[in-house]
Order: sequence, then structure tokens, then C-alpha cells
Amino acid sequence: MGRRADHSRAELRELIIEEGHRQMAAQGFARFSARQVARAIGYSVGTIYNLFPSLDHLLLAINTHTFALWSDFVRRRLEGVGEDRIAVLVQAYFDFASEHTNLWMAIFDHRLPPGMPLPAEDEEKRRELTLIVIREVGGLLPNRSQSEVERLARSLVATVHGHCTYALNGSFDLMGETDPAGLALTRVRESIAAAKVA
Amino acid sequence: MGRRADHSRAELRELIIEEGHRQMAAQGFARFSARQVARAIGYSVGTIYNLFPSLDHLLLAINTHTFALWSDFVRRRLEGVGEDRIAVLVQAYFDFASEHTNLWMAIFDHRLPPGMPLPAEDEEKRRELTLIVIREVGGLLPNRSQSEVERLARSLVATVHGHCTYALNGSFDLMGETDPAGLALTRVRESIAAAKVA
DNA sequence: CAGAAAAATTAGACAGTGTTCAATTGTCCA
DNA sequence: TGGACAATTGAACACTGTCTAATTTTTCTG
Repeated sequence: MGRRADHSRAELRELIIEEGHRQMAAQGFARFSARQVARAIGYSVGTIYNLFPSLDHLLLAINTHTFALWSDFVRRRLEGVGEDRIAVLVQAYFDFASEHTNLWMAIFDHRLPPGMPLPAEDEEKRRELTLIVIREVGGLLPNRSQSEVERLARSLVATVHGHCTYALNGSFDLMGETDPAGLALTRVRESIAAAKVA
Repeated sequence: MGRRADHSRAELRELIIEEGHRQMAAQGFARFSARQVARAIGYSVGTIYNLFPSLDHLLLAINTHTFALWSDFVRRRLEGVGEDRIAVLVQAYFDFASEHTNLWMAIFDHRLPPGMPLPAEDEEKRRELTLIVIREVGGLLPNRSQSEVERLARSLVATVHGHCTYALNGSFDLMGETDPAGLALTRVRESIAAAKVA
């Protein structure tokens, strides 16, 4: 067939990403398949390849979309919170990962093939979440330079990320840890306290 | 054919794991294939399935083997070090991941299918690395209980793990961070200092 | 030592994958 | 109304993990 005019090119792109996102949430990275996405929206695989040069590009788009949801999730949790915003931030990070485990893990499961850099557009969209953290950390450290704040913020995100990974893959369960998010928050507080006095 | 008596069952198992390990190091998790392993050792795929119930079991064995190499690597680095063993520990963690990126990442890339728990034997072997960290952290905190030390050690491993992940997937490069290991070490020092006074 | 039982190994099939491409079909413009 | 163009498809290709029947080799038994 030719143009079915069911959807414009942009609409179709969006449709594919949405359905892909749905399937990623339901089945996880390992079971994800472009053919199944095509079947679900009533097109053939070739159409996906008309919109996305390769599966990697589709996965990239799906994961960037997850980043957007994640940022929104965290932003909403912070709205109107006056005290202890860092605690809310850390908990929101964990909660999103717990509530959307497959989507969250897919972000880190997908490794770009060597020589294919993360497109600037995706990079920019994904940066949003880091910017939120930088803003919050900066608010707590008025005497620190922007570059110091950014470096610390990235480091704190890495800290929380590590705890979240171990929480979700069962490493913490295995040794009876019942509050990984609390543990992460403790680490974050220690580092912020250290940055205040240093 | 039947038993070729080229190798005993145990030898063959070892041979498969070794070749699998080699290929995992060279190609990474995404490109790994049981068929290629079989071809490389001069057997057919079926033989692998005679030794391992499924691909997941082979991947499990390969990754557990990586854990063993990792423990050895860290232990050797610590040998004879008197001062600042924590710095050596953190650096060794990073160095192993950097020198064996594919192997290291495969550990976290491989997700067991739902309902298949990590066999106790693998769990025990993998725990070794954590035990090293617990020992080192405990040495620095003689006034803390064993359970407190274990909880902190796991948390510090998570912290370093998060930094290492971001270092290897390029997140730190992206924002001009040149010393992720140093950053992780700073975090670890802060937490240990906090545990000393608390 | 011969023959039967057991175990190891293989080839081949199956259903699935990502990717490519020629052929077709719908849409738009001159 | 035609012709150009782009979207869409189905089929092919070379893979993958997994399973099974058939074959071959070893081991056990009488």
C-alpha cells in the first residue's frame, strides 16, 4: 500500500513511540520487539524502519520519552513542598523507578552501538532531570559556585542511582535491607552537610 | 556422535564458561550468542544445552566467574597496602570496570527471568566481593556493630557503583567530569567520617 | 568379551528477531 | 487525467534460543 493517510508522518512517529513505550513497560527491554510494536498499531515492520533508521533509534526515542515522564513525576512531587525538598527528591527518584521498573531499567539496558553518539536532541531532553537536581542542591548551597554545585549534584544523582539499582535488582533484599531509599537519603544528607562546611 | 571423551563433563562445562567469558569480554552482552560459543570450541549448540538448562544459566555462570576475577583483582590491589586502603578499594573497583567494561556491564545487563532466583551457589560466590568491603569498612569503624558496618558497606558499594556506571556510560564525560573515581571516593570518605562521629 | 543400556552429541526444525529491498499502492500536483 | 513521488508491504536473509529425534560413543552387565 501507499500512504494510507491514517496518520501524518509526525503522528505515526508519535504512535510508534507510544506503543513502544507501552510494550516496554509491559514486557521489559529483553522481550521488546519492533515487530510486535508494528503489529499492535496495525502496520508492518517496514513502516517503523521508514520512521526510524534502526531499532536503536526507536529505543532511544522511547527512553528519552521515559526521561520526560520521569522529570514531570519528580517536578510534581516537589510542587509546593517547603521543607526538606531533598528528601522528596530522593524518594521521587526511587518511586518512579519502582512504579515503572521496566521503563526505568530500559534506560540503562540500552547501550548505543559503538560509534553512535547520543543525539544532541535526546541529550538535551534528558538533561532536564539533572537540572532539577542541580537547582535543588544549589538552593541548599548558596555559598558554592555553580560548577561546584553541578559537580556535586551529578555525584549525588550517581549515589542515588546506585542505591536504586541495588534496590531493584534485589541486592538489598538479599541482605535484609528494608529501606534503600532511606539509606540513599542518609548518604545524600552527609554529602550536602559536608559541602556546607567545607 | 556420542561422548567424544575429549573432555569430561566438568572440563567441558569449564571450557564453555571460559570461551563464553572470552566472547563476552570481546563482544559484550548484546552480541553474545550461545551458538558462537559452541562453534568456537568445536561443539554444536545442543552440547551447551546438555550442560546448561538454558542460556540464562550459562550467563549466570559467566557472570559469577567475572565476580571471582573481580574479587581477586581487588584483593591483590589491597595486598600490602597499609594506609588509605579505602582509596585503593574504590580505585580497584573502578579499574576493574574500566579494564573489563563488557564483562562488568554484563553482570548488570543480565536480568534473570521472573521466577528464576539466583542460585545459592552463585550468590555465595558473588558475596565475596562485598565481604572484602565489609572487612575494610569494619576496620575503620571499630566502635560500630557488625550489622551497622554491613549496612554501611553495602551502601558505599552502591554509591561507588552508581559513580562507576555513570563513568562508563559517558554521563560524566558529558558534563566535563574528569575524575569520577575521585568523586566517588570523596563521597565514601564523607560517609565514613560521618559514621565515626555519629 | 559381546551385547544391551545409557549417555553425549548432532543435525535439523521451529518460531522468533533485526534488517533490507523490490514491488505495490495510495496521494498529490501539474 | 497522468505522472511523479512517497508510504507501505511482503518476502527474503542471516541470525537467535530452544527443543527433539536420530545417531554415535561409552559404559555397564551378563
